[in-house]
Amino acid sequence: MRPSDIPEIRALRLFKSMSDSAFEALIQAAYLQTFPAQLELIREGDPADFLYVVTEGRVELFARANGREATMGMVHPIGTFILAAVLKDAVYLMSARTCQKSKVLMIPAENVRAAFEADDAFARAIVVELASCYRSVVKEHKDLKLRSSVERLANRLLRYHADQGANGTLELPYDKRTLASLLGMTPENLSRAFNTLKPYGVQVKGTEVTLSDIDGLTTLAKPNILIDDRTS
Amino acid sequence: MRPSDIPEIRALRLFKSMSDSAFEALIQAAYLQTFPAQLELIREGDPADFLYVVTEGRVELFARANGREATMGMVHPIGTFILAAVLKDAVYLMSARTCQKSKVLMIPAENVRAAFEADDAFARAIVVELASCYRSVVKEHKDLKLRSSVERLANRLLRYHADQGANGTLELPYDKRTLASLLGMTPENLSRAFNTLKPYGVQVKGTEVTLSDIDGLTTLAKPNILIDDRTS
DNA sequence: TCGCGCGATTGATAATTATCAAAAGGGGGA
DNA sequence: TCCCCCTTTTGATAATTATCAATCGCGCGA
Repeated sequence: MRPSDIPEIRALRLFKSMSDSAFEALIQAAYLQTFPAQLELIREGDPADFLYVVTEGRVELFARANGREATMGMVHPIGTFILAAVLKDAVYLMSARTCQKSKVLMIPAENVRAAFEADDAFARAIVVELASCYRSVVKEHKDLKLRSSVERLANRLLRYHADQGANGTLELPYDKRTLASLLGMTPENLSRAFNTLKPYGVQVKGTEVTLSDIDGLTTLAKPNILIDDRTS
Repeated sequence: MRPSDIPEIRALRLFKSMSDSAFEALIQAAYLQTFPAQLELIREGDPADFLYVVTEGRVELFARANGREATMGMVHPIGTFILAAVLKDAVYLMSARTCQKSKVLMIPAENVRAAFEADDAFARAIVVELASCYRSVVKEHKDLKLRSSVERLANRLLRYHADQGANGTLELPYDKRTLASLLGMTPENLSRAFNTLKPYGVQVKGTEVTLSDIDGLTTLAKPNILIDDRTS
């Protein structure tokens, strides 16, 4: 693996506080691989063989049932996924595929569990990480259960807007089909939801969005810190 | 607190492996209280002051936004709730209220965090617990995103049926209004969903349900181990 | 530069789910 | 035992969301 990647991984909340020796052992056992776009990295139902760390590119977590498919989340560099399955030595609940060409570090699950047993600091870091993941899913669940699709979109736009500097414009981080699935709606519905938001100053051109009436949009969206805030 | 409750709490996965001294310290700091039905124990947005353990009765976790309310989960004896917020020293994401007269052990959050720092076995037990909670919410999220309301009901009935001995009958564990909210629908819709399931051998009388065509119902429900199995 | 292909949009319609109102049914207390 | 209250159910209708089909439009490659 490229040595320059290591410090960034080491700096992750998950690995920051663990001992050098334990971290070394993890990295030594790991594989760094580059995958093309649209490659299925893991499939739900398979045993959790690896913990994944995305170092470049983008990975989509999704799930299938009946004939339907739903995007469950997106993983950006530098981020990990599928930690809970690895720790429980269980099967994956979600599938994952690359959205674009991506570089991924794969740490064998048994090494992760060994480090978890051996290194107390790592075990504690995992707790913090898992607690965060848990709260994120709870927020997504509330989003889905308590809001209409237009409200979900409005709040998502406000979130991206804030993330990107709150200067009145934002760029959609994913294509619209993926965004739709992430928001729990069809692409057609997303398109219509954008139209619904036009009177609230939302202009879309490709992946560029301009917000000319933040107050109006906010009134409609009624953002809620207990759903939309990603930091707590 | 009643001494006879202690062994059961001690036997919880969360507390089983921790040291006697750390467990003692937790219990000593804790309050055991009995609450009447329909009492709001915690409110989302409030700082997490206590970890809760339900020892008798039943507690509903729910969330509010806009004017809507959704049941997020039910906690039965002996079960804990709101662990992630306590560990992160964050605000609660969910509210909780008693469904019936309930006995609840309240462990001050700072004691939990102290035990987490001091006791490695406890820290590891927390990891397992959190990983399980996380996977449960992911499953609920998949349930909501990938299934229609009738499918959700059908699968829920099959689950209760299996839990209760799979003898062709089951008892709904909650009133229908609560069940509806748990399944992400209105009470009216739940009533109609039961009617939709009549041709599949589902007979409802109050909280008693008989299933006379398990195969047919299963064909409709298409249960999925990655959504419906509570043990993995 | 010119199509070609694919994602996105629009239109028409259907299915699902929610809302509002009213009636029915059942259990507990007087 | 009867009545009242509250949950549930039913009915009518509206809103939301999905589906299917067709068109649009933009970027890429020949």
